Amino acid sequence: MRTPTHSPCHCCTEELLTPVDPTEHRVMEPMAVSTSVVGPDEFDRNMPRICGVCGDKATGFHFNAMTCEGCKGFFRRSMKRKASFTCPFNGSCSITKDNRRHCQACRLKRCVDMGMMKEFILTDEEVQRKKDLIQKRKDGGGSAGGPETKTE
Amino acid sequence: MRTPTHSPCHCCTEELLTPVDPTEHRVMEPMAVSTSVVGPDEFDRNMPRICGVCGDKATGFHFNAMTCEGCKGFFRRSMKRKASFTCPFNGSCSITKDNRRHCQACRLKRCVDMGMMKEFILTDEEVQRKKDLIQKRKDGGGSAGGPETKTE
DNA sequence: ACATGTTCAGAATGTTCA
DNA sequence: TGAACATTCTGAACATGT
Ligand SMILES: [Zn+2]
Ligand SMILES: [Zn+2]
Ligand SMILES: [Zn+2]
Ligand SMILES: [Zn+2]
Repeated sequence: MRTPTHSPCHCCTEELLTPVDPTEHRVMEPMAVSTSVVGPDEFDRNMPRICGVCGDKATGFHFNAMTCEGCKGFFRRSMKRKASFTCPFNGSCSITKDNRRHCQACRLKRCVDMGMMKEFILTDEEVQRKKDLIQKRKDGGGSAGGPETKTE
Repeated sequence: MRTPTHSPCHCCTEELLTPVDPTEHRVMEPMAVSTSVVGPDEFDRNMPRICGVCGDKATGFHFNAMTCEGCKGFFRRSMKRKASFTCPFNGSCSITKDNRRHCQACRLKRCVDMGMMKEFILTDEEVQRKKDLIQKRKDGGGSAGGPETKTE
């Protein structure tokens, strides 16, 4: 067992990804599935479609964690504007589908703890560049010829 | 520019590569697979079917390196559109089957380091020429007079 | 059998708007 | 805020010539 000294990527975490805070986050236990040794791959495959942050129904991996659409959007918005929240309570709110909107501070912390990484959010530059490419492709999109994706 | 620092996810830790010259890409020793009858010829057959880029199951040599289908496609697509990626971390992500989609920059770098060569990718012209040949072979195969029907 | 290319459903970004 | 949507990227499966 390793000591999670950092936010674990779902990919790097072998057996972990169990919530960093084993307190009472009954989230996604590796499910001690069977007696057979379950490799990291098996783990992914068996990843329950449950948001690791709030417990809502997850729609897939978002920024490296299995989350719902709500937490996905919340994480992107918060990180992009470098939001800094303060917990109105004692900083240890347990996040659920119903109360997730009540404490942004703990929700965001939970996002990070579950392994969501802000580095996977496209920067404004990257987004802009993509839009430019789309535009260029639509304008000069003369089909065959020179599919030059040159953006230099 | 992004912030150079990042959450120390171990995906991003430095890792020594195993540079491979295009001429001697078969250096990956299968480590004396078994003590049984393993002749020098058996070497090829027992070539570890492991992607040199991400460690996934390899399907053979692709553009000069033993890789998986994923890295094969990734390399072709990236090179064909002359993609230019930027690592959101420090540029030394270690690529694995599970995290390979997370950093295109380091994945592509690794492809090149492992010896994949863009020169082996057929150009659009070459591909077109091949298709033409196939067509011609189909059309002119039997009796002439067949209309240029583009069946696909 | 091997290594090219092609296909296309699904994954994972961002965006919209009630 | 988040469900629905638009777009690109990914890779397993497949087709083809050598
Ligand atoms: Zn959630
Ligand atoms: Zn709180
Ligand atoms: Zn690979
Ligand atoms: Zn990287």
